[in-house]
Amino acid sequence: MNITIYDIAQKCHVSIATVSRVLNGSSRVSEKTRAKVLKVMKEMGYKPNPFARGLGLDSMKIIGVICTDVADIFYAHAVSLLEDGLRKHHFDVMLSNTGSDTGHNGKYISDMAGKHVDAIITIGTPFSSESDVRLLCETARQIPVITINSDYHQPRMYSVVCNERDGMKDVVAALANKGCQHILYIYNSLTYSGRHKLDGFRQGIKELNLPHKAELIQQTPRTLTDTEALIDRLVAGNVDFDAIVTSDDIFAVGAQRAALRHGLDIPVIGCNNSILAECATPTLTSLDNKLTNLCAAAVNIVTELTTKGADAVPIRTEFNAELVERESFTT
Amino acid sequence: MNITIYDIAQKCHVSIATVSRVLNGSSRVSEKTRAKVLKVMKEMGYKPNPFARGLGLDSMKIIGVICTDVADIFYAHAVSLLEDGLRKHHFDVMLSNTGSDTGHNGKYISDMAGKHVDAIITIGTPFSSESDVRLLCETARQIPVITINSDYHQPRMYSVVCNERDGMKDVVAALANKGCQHILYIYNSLTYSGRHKLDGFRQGIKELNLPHKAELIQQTPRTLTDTEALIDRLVAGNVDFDAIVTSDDIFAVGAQRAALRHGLDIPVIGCNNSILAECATPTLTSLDNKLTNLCAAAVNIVTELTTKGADAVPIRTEFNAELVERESFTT
DNA sequence: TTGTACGCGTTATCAA
DNA sequence: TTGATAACGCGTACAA
Repeated sequence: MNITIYDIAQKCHVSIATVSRVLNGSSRVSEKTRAKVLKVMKEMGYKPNPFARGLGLDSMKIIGVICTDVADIFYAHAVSLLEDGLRKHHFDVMLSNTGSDTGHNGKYISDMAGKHVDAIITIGTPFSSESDVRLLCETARQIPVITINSDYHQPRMYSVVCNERDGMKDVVAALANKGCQHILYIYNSLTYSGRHKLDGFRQGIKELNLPHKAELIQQTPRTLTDTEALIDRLVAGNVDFDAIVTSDDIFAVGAQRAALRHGLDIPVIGCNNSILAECATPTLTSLDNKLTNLCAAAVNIVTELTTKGADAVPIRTEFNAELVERESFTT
Repeated sequence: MNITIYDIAQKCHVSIATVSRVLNGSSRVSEKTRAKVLKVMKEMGYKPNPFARGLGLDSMKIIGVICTDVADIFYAHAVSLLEDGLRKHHFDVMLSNTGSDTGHNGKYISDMAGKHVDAIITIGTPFSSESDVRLLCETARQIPVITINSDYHQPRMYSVVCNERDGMKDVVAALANKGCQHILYIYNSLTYSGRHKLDGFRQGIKELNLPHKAELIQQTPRTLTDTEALIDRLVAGNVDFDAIVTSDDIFAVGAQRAALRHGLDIPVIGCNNSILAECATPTLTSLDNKLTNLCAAAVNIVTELTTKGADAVPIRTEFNAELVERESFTT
């Protein structure tokens, strides 16, 4: 079996309480015994048992992170940023991949809650069905829930978002400013982020009095080939467009490639400013949703909740999006 | 506070032992009391405390997964596959991002071990310094360590690898078969995988009696711009090459783009068969290292270790690589 | 400054 | 088939 504080105490001729005290640094222990205990700990290779500690404190310094798919480059980046930030504050990360928002992802929430994580951070929109959302809100009553790019307006839920709606409006304005009239918008799903981007696009079109035809707003599966096929169909159907905006870089890659194949050398703008935008030829201009800021804010909330308390923490944190210009479009 | 088995026991007029028994299903309990206990559990919304359980069993069904960077598309994919597979077997995943192989990553190992994870899975080469490797091997004596694309040949360490060496030899052969003589190889670091690919490349060159010049093997930082700059320098320096092979798709993207800029329409082959290969124009042929198989095997090892026992589990599992052909090269 | 004793929620080992 | 009780390792009042 493992070394326990009892072993240390025995070897040091002190009580377990004393050992526990030097372990937690807090209470007052004579410098002499502290040194001795620390020395013996190191010698014996003592490691505190996290279960026992957790049992008393009801905390194991683990944060649950939930997203639909870490294999997706965007979520992967977010998880990476969160992990780095949390680790700096001595939190571990338990990862949960829901697969996709099936409407029956509640089990992931209760699993996490059952494991007694110290907080839950969701990225994107892993939960949208009524039952899932309800469960999430109930869970929030017991442990803090931080949502990145979602907002449920519930007690003990902390929302961190990027204002992609206004960002998208600016994109439309920038394109219009260059003379584009018929902007094609390609998206995949109506997540929180997806809805706001689409709203922003529509609003931009409206405010600038650009022609808005239904055929200029298209939905597509999340693959390159589907997106290319979509462009092929539109061209074949004589749908006119002089610019393309997409809700994710991946669609922009496919759309741009297909457009160029048809001789359409038009502005293309993606979203998320991922490595994919840099891999495309020409490189893609992309609307950056400031993931670094979002994740840093989420980490901040976690730490401040434990140090300061629930009231000292903002329930909503919002950042502006930023257009990162590359070859596919410059203002 | 939460509901405990004491509460359930009291309400059912039975002892906690009985409650514990129905909880674990194992021991014999009369159907009548079992039903009653289960009913009350549901009524009161009882959730077993994982810490207390962990304290007794010294296990919380958590697997530690360690890699250098989840933000990297390859590791992200691996983590995703592992998470999915492990969750199906009711394991949770604790993620640890070392950042890069600094030679001082031992703390991540002891952290994991200290958290009493049930096993550790490493992806790639997060540990290579002597001290880190020693620590990893020592840790393996206490908890199983499964290494994906690494091999330390130590007791209680289970290695799952892809034979990229032979895969790379085949790549060279395929290029030579098409008449390529001066193949440029671009890599980043000498991880386990990196070493084997480079070895395979060298061996392929040698066995086919192709000219091997030092300047045809180049190292580069892991960025697109650096890789493009590398090609620019080589071209400016009149280094002749008629094909490019790279240790990762990201380098292939940059190299191909730069080469095309210089009018060099030559075969380009990447590694890992990631989405990046599909985003490039032309799309990139890539050596797939069968990550899906590797991760499935790792998950298998974890589950079989607990069910069957250490001796029933293979200490080394090897898969073949596979060349996935796209526009940048076809055999 | 230090030590004693109890609680945390479960599992497991005895008896009954 | 059940029940009482001892671990499991740590934190912490309370006492000394």
